[in-house]
Amino acid sequence: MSEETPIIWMRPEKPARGPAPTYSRRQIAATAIKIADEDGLEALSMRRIAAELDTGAMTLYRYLPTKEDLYTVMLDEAYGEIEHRPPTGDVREDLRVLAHARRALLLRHRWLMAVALGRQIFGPNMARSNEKYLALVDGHGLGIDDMFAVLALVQRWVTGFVQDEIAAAEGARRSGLDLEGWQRRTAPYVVQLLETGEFPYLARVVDEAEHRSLDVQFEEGLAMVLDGVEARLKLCSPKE
Amino acid sequence: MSEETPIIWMRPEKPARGPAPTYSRRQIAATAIKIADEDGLEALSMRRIAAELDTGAMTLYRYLPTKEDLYTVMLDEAYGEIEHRPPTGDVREDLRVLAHARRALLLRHRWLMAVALGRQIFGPNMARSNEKYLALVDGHGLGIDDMFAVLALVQRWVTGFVQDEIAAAEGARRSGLDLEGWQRRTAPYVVQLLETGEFPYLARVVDEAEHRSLDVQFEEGLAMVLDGVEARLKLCSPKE
DNA sequence: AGCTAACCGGGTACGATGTACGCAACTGCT
DNA sequence: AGCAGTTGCGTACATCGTACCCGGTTAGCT
Repeated sequence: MSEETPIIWMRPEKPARGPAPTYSRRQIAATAIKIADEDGLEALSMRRIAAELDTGAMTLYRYLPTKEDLYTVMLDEAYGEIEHRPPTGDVREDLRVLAHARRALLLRHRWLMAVALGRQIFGPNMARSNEKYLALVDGHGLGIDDMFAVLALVQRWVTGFVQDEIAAAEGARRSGLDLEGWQRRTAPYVVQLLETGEFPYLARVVDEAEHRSLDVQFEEGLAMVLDGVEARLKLCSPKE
Repeated sequence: MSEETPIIWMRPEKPARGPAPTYSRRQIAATAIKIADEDGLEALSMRRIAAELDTGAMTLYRYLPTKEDLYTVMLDEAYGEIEHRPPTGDVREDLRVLAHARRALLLRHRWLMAVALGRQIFGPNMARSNEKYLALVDGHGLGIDDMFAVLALVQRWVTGFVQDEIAAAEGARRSGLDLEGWQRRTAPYVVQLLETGEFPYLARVVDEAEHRSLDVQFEEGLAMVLDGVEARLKLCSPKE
């Protein structure tokens, strides 16, 4: 009943009484991020972090009561890396830059989307980012709800794009294969599908696809998204 | 070297020689889906599935060599639930219906997005779905790459929307709290943020937000997405 | 008909994980 | 000076995926 632990961000970093802490939440988060970046999310264990910091696993629990809290601080720490530019007045261009920054972040920390999923992130860094994001779409006649909707549209599309972008590579990595070996494993199945003749579009993909670079695909998809955004903006400011 | 196991879909269901199998991949997948639907992804273990089927855990490995393969068949089985309508010619409406069907699927199986992330799904059901999806956007002058881009735009946005839609509820469920208890835990932190005065937009959210229903938000966001799609379609078919 | 290879169900066991609990050492407050 | 609150951290436990093994079943070959 009375045992409800407060959210991680409300726990004081410095103790009132005892010896000074040797580590810090941010330091632990940074170590965890390094491990996840280098060896993948499945390599991230409390013991591994502790080993990296040359201490015992249970030490970490003085800073983060559960692994769930570790994820929380990792997320916020990573989101803190996004650099923000002040709004230029050109919403379309500002959102385009934001989209590219987000894609770079998600590619730099490939574990990020998996950890972010199903969690709502509202640490200090994320809260600060939110302010900067909203500033980009403010002043164009949109209410706060629509401002959110517009930003969410862009962010969600970027997230989805990067998910697809890294899905194959991640599948290969998880199974311990290189990309070539992984494709060698899946190719026969695709052939088998094609031979049934029931997948005409799949066949078209195989021999019509232009294999545009991911950068090009990103830019083109983003253009579509921003067209949707601009359509919405024009609805709210018919002037000029 | 020679030990590369083929992809799960290429393994024959019926054995050539031995006794007839008691279970089947689809049956195991269905059981797993039931568990994940009811008790969440973290309750899904091989032992739990086996118990549900009244057998030993190791029996499952005759059907699915790893848990990774379990995820694969679960995904495909779930995607098989999507019902498809033939294209009506009204792309916008067809995509709207598709978006609603996808949202319903993701809400019915809240584990689906977590499992789908970082895996590319190409089981038989998904391959069939793909054909139906592509048919919806075919015949409007788009090349196969652009057809994919348009579909991906819609699907990604829906996925992102539902992720946000269930994030709070999932956070509460994982921590074993009800939604009210969970909000009681987070509220003080939001208050603390507001008191710093550094989050003017957050303040606006708190006292200006209209609290539109999720259904309304979905429809409005989707409208924006489809505006982007229509802009692209018009580029390719200037006639009519 | 009998043999054998291939396959089944499933028990035991192992290494890894998150973390509850406890204990000695240290430090600020009274 | 002494106590209360804190630190780092070792031990221990339940749970997980799954490697390995075994005895029974069956299809095809001789």
